[in-house]
Amino acid sequence: MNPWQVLSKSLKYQPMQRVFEALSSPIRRKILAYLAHADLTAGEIAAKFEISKPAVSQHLSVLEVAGLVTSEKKGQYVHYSLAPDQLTNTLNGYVQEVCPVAKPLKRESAALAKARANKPQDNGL
Amino acid sequence: MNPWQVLSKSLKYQPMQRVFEALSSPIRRKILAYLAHADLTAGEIAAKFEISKPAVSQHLSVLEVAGLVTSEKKGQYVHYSLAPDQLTNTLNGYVQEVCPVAKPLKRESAALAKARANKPQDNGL
DNA sequence: TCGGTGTTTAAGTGATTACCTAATTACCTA
DNA sequence: TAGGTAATTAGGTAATCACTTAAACACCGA
Repeated sequence: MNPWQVLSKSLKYQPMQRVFEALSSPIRRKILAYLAHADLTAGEIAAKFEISKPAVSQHLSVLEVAGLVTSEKKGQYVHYSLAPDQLTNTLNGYVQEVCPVAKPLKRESAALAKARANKPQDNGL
Repeated sequence: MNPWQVLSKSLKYQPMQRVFEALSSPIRRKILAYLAHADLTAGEIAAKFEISKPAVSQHLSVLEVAGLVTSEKKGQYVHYSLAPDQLTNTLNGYVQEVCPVAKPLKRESAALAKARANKPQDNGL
C-alpha cells in the first residue's frame, strides 16, 4: 500500500469525517449560520468574531475542504456561500444509520429537494 | 463572576457543543451505530475496536456526558443504550438554523415520534 | 507605479485530545 | 474470604488544534 493509499484510507480524509470535524467547532457552526442568511466576504465574516482574521481564514478553509461552503474571488474580495447539500446529506446519512426513523425523513427530504428544484426562489437554498 | 459561572458559560459545556464534539470522533460515531442495533456492555463494545478498554471507556464517557447514550449497571456489567432523542434533536436543531428546509422535516419528525409513542415496538427507538 | 485594502500563508506556542499501561474499584462465585 | 472478571480511574506522552503575529500575495485606484 503506497503512501497515497494510506492517506486516503485514513478516516481523517474521508468526507463524513471532515464534515463532522468541521461542525465540532462553535465558531464554524456560527459561520455556517451566518452564511445561511446571506453570502459574505471573508472580511465581513471575520468582523463578526473577536479572533484574528487569519484564524477566521483557517476556519473558512476547514469548512471549504469539508464541502460545506464554496468561495469565489471577485476582485480583491472573496465571497463565501453555504453549500447546504453537503450538510444535510452528511447529517441525514449518519442519522439514518443510527436512527431508523430518519428513513422516512430522508424520503421527505428528497421530495422537498425536488419541489425546491422547480421553484428555486422559494427558500434559502 | 464566580468560577462556576465561568465554566457554565463556556461553550465547551453547552449541550449542543458536547454533542457535536462527541460526534467528531469516528470511533464514537461507530459506537452509536452499534448501539442503534442493540444494547451492549462496555466489554462487548470494546471488543469491536482495536484500542484498549480504558480508551473505549473514555469514549463512552464522552458520549454519556453529551446525553447520546445512557448506562445502567447490572452486577459487574455496565449496559449501554442509545439515547436517540438527543441526537436527532440536536442535529435537527442546528440544521434547522442553517437550512430552512429542515423545518418541515422537524414537523414530520414530531409526527413520527408521536406515532412511535403509540407503538413502541415498531422500530429501534 | 505606488500606497492602501483584503486575504491568505508561514511559523511558532499553549492547550487539548487520544491513547497507552498500571492501579483501583466493584462484583460474582467457589 | 480469596481469586477472577468487568470496568473505570490515574498518570504520563505524542500528536493535533486553535490561536497569535509577521510576512506575503493579489488587487484597486490615484
